[in-house]
Amino acid sequence: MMSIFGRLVLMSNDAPEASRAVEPELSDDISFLLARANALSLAAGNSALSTHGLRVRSYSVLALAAGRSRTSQRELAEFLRLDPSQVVALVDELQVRGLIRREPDPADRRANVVIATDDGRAVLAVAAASARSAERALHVGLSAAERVQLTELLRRIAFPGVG
Amino acid sequence: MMSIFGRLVLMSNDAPEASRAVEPELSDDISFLLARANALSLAAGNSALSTHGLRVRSYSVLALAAGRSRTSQRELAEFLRLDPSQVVALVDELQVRGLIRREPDPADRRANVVIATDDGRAVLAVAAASARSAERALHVGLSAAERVQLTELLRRIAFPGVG
DNA sequence: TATTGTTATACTCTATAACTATA
DNA sequence: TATAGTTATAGAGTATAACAATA
Repeated sequence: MMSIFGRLVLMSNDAPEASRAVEPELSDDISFLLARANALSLAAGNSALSTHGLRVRSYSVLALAAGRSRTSQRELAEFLRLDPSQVVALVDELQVRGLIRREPDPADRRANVVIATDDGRAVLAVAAASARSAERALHVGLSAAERVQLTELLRRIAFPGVG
Repeated sequence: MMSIFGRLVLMSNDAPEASRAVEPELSDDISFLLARANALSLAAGNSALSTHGLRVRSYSVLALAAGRSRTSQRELAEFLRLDPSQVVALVDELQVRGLIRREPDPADRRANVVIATDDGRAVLAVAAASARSAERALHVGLSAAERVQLTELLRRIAFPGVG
């Protein structure tokens, strides 16, 4: 019997219309493909980053803290689509390890700006190399042009209203 | 001060190379964009499906059970990237509600083929409409051609080695 | 010996509500 | 009155290991 994976190929492009109209096909869903691609990406990313004592989420916080935007915890939460309370725990952990520090925002004493330390930047630099090579493995089947294309399309879904 | 979101636009395409080389930029990461896009997609999907007493994962199982592939629990797990033990719980739940049934595979008595009941197909039909409209809202900014393009690119990441 | 489904368990992630200090 | 950060808690998702039935 043909497996469910085998059917993927048939359905992708040139299957006769009649065979697609019978029932909703999951494998045509952008949402489903997004979920599966993300699951693979997350697993590969966590695996690659574990060497450096990081996971995808802590790596993301560290990377943003190393940026030039003087990002507050609130902005971090919004950008990473995390609840502010989750950011507290992530920032705590990275701060204990001396990779980032909280700096009160002079303009708004409620807010903490999160900034990478020199140690943090050093860890980030090597971790980023691992992360990139894991990412490369993920879309090794895509050409450079296709990667750019995918990045742009994803950005418009991930950040609607920007650009 | 420019927010981290504001910087997104600048970095997307034509930022001078010098400003990108300073540190790794999260917003250029396919992995990060995948995670954020998926988070939005998952939230929208779960919200849309909750009306029908489903979530994205149970909907996925139901949709595959309604397909013509006579899919085993093992195949379900592989396709949805879930552990077989998680599939047990999802199938249990849908079976209790009478939406699917387990049918022993005559060819391999270890395996259960999961099949949607008529009730299950009816629920799926209306739930699918909700799911599709939630998905549409997600990529409303994309043209039809871009949606096809994105689907194809995602498929190659989500199912490496197929096609 | 290996695989399918199952049970059990622990850990991570997600979602909510409430509190404090500032605005 | 609203917002930034924090604490606490519960529910959903993820990862592993072990076991019975069958291959």
